Amino acid sequence: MSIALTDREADLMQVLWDHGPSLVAEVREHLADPLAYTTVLTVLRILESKGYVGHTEEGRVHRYFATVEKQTARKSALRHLTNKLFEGSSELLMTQLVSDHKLTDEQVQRLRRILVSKRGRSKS
Amino acid sequence: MSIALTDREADLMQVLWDHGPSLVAEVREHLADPLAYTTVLTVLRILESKGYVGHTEEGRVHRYFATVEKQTARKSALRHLTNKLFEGSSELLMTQLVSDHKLTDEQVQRLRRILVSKRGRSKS
DNA sequence: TAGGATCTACTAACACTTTAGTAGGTAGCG
DNA sequence: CGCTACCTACTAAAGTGTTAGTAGATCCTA
Repeated sequence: MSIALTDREADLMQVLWDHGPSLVAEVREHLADPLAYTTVLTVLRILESKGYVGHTEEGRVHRYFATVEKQTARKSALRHLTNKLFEGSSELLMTQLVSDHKLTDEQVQRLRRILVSKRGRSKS
Repeated sequence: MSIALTDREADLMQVLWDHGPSLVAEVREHLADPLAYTTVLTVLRILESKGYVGHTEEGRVHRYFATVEKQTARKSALRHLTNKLFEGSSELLMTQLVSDHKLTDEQVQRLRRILVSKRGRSKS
């Protein structure tokens, strides 16, 4: 499944992923940028119309929850970026990332461990 | 420097990066999607107004060229994605990528070699 | 030299994103 | 009971992205 989140939508999804099902006011409180209550509501409704969130009714309030997983959204975004700027090559993207970044020895070793564990599982 | 390319802008930049300074018609020919001549021109002018391309005049035609490097644009895009969906952690992004993807043994080994070469250069 | 081809400049339309206001309902408090 | 606070639904406006048409200049060719 392909998920495309705008910047602001991503902010809200992050809150739902991190804090679980939330009321509009709760989502709003956890946002870094100060947005009007109705703005948050509007974006949530857009996300719902796109099928990325749902809501349950509790009395007169709505509790919104993510219907797509963080992993899935991340994967989609990465695939999109890979196609747009990295010639569709994840390896190219990884290489760039590894080359660009100031990694601590510890981070390098963690990644190496992950890579080592991938060895021989080329088809999974 | 921060570079933000829209999807279509990225398509055009890719052509300029890959084929060097080009006329509008040339850019158009190298695009995967069939766009009207004027559409390509419009996007090039937008890119120019954003400072991502420039042009020289050759007689009555314009030859457009990228003024930002592919590397730089890639870095910017990665940083943006990292901030939006990966809690600002490149390592998290890399981990996801490595975990998600079906990598051949060869790819794994190439990445491992890059990582190995990073060892001990944690501050660069 | 007349007409088609081609080029840039300008204009425009439509969709999407982002933000927030207004209206109308409900709950609860004093 | 009446007022305030808060909630959803609807509306809207400004900005941006995407696409392309029209106008006007220029070049080439028959």
